[in-house]
Amino acid sequence: MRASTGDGEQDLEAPASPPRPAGRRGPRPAGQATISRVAEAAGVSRATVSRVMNGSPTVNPELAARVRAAAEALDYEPSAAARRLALGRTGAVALVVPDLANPLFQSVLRGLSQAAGRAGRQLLVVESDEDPEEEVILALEARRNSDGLVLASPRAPDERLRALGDRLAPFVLLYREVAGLEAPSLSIDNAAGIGAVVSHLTGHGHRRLAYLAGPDGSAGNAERLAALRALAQAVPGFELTVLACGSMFEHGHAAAPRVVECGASAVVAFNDMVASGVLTGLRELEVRVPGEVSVTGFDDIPFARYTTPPLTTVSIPQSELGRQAWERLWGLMNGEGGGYNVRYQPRLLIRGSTGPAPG
Amino acid sequence: MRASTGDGEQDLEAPASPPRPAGRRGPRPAGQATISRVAEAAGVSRATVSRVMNGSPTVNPELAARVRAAAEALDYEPSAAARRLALGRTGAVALVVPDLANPLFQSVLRGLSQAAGRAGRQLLVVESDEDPEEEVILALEARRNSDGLVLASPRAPDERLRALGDRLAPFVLLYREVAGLEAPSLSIDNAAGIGAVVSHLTGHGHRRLAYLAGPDGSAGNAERLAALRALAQAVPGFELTVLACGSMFEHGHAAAPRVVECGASAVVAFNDMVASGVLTGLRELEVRVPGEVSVTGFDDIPFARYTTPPLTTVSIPQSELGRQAWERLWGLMNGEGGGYNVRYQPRLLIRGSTGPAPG
DNA sequence: ACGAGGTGAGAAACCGGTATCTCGATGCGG
DNA sequence: CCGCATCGAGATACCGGTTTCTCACCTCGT
Repeated sequence: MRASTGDGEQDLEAPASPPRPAGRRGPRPAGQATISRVAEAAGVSRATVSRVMNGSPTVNPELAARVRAAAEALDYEPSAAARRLALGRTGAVALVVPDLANPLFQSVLRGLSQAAGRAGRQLLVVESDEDPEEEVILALEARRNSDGLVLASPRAPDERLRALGDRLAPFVLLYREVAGLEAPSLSIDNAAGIGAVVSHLTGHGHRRLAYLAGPDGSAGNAERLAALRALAQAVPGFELTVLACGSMFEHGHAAAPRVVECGASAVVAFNDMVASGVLTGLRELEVRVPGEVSVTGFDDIPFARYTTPPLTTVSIPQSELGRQAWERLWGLMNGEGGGYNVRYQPRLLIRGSTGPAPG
Repeated sequence: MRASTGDGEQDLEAPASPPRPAGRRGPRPAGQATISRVAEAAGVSRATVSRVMNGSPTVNPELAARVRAAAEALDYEPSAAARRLALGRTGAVALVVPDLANPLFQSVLRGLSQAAGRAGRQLLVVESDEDPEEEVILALEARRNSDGLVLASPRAPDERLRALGDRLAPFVLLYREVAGLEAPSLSIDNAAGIGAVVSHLTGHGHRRLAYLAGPDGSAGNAERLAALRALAQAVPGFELTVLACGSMFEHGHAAAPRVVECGASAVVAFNDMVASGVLTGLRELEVRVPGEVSVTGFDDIPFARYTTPPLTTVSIPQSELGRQAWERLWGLMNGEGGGYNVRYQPRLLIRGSTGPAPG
């Protein structure tokens, strides 16, 4: 079934076929036109075709027209692979995220995808869910297939990132900041977010808080937890219970019994999914929110507005992060400095899931 | 600041530098080792290095070891670009979706990403949100940068897809079926899903249904609507009101007043996001669900389980679709036939948002 | 021992563009 | 009217691999 090489079996008039060209493979996609064919058809050199295709101004308009016509006729598309090789760049950027299921990364993905698309760049997406160690390996590999990287790597250790920093460059780091790394980072001021949540809750008379902790090793979780602990120290009468939980709906849902058991009047959840899960769990236990227990989330995913009751949460500019990540990366790729790190200041959105402490 | 070309300014012993090599550019990533350098270091030919790197068995083990050592020492990584060109394949597959914000596509993305990752393939993600016309253009472009395509293109006209079918191949079509296209498709039996919903509702005594329609031109919406209309014809006493709506939370939320106004006792929403939005909207209007109005969704996104009340919805195997899409595409790329189209039969999940018709 | 058959590795021809170099044809100043 | 700078386009040397072709060297058979 395989098509034969094409030439007749015997070269009838070839001069005994001396060396004869060697390599003859490369399943080119069904006789796609190459630059040589176009050059031949237009009666010019390959160089000229290249110049025309790249809009070089030093070509005779008449010639250019002829070339374009030929290209059109053969519906020629320059081979991306060949350009990559010759130019030394891939035309793509890569996004590495730990978990595509997380709405947080989805909106970054979205913002980035659109920005990259507008700039005519491909977007490579890599999920590093498995192994914290894997994160860095995958990032390196992704980097090799792209011109730049947007890296959301919550679990890779700081030193690891510092060590590989220049092999990953240019890249921008998302949702975390690593000291001594020259790559710019875009992150969230988690402490400020937690601060706003806590003062909102204490203002309503809550004293006993439960924190539904995110995944171990998540940088974001670590910061939020640390902020909470610091506040627990600083504020007299503030009592904090930390409950291991996770980052998904189910985790929050499953944690509901432990929440009521620990007797807290307010629950600070690692993120909105957990918060939403615990909301449902509490409802099933017939605990009234916010009557008996207040609940807060983090991130303000699109869904947060539609829980029952609507979730009080910390809003962070997710798609802005995607867009900014692109801007930064683009700058870096064009040799501009990365600029300063930025920490976005989150905003507390007070909705229906929080209220005065009971009693 | 740019590093000098490297050679001493004057070639002291070069023979007056005759022609001198021409092309000298290509910002190779900071002196990355090339196959030539490795060959030189190991004292073998480039061909041999290539053979070793690709695990050809016809190499003297001792030589192979020497090559591997040299490669290790220079930490050599074969250039992806060069391989792409020589091999004629990109090593990547592309996913084209209309809307990355839709959880439906997110889980496909996820399944595909993981499958592709395991196979050592890159995944290109393209969002075609803008223009229905754009969908096809973007798909073509994505295809040029990959070896295969997974295409979720709800709005592109059938003929357009048929016309471009072979320029897109190999590809698999998602969530829709196009007659006369040789690409395999993985889709959902929308009519069956709607059938299940309707018989569930009519079984509970509902007679007046409202359909919150999805985006115009969406193939999925068209099928669901058609199924609904057919049933309205077939079942005596069945009254159907079609309300233009959309596909997002906000759309459903905004539609709530129109729902109560039209007097239906049950709402069939285009998808879970719309359903969830209308749930919230109805709550705000103090309409009890399912006491006064029943609501159903479609898709069973992760969130559906956590609405209040939990959403009765049509469950479709989203990540299975991602995985299957990969399997099919992989098969196609290896020259196997695409196999048959498959229509997944959805399952109705009865949760809390539906109940007996009032009165 | 000598020719046939095998093997392993180097040489070289690609893959399909891009960019430098070179050279013939103009344009222009002196 | 001639020489020099300019300009446009062809020739060609890459980019960094892969693979076919070729050939030297070994082994084996008789």
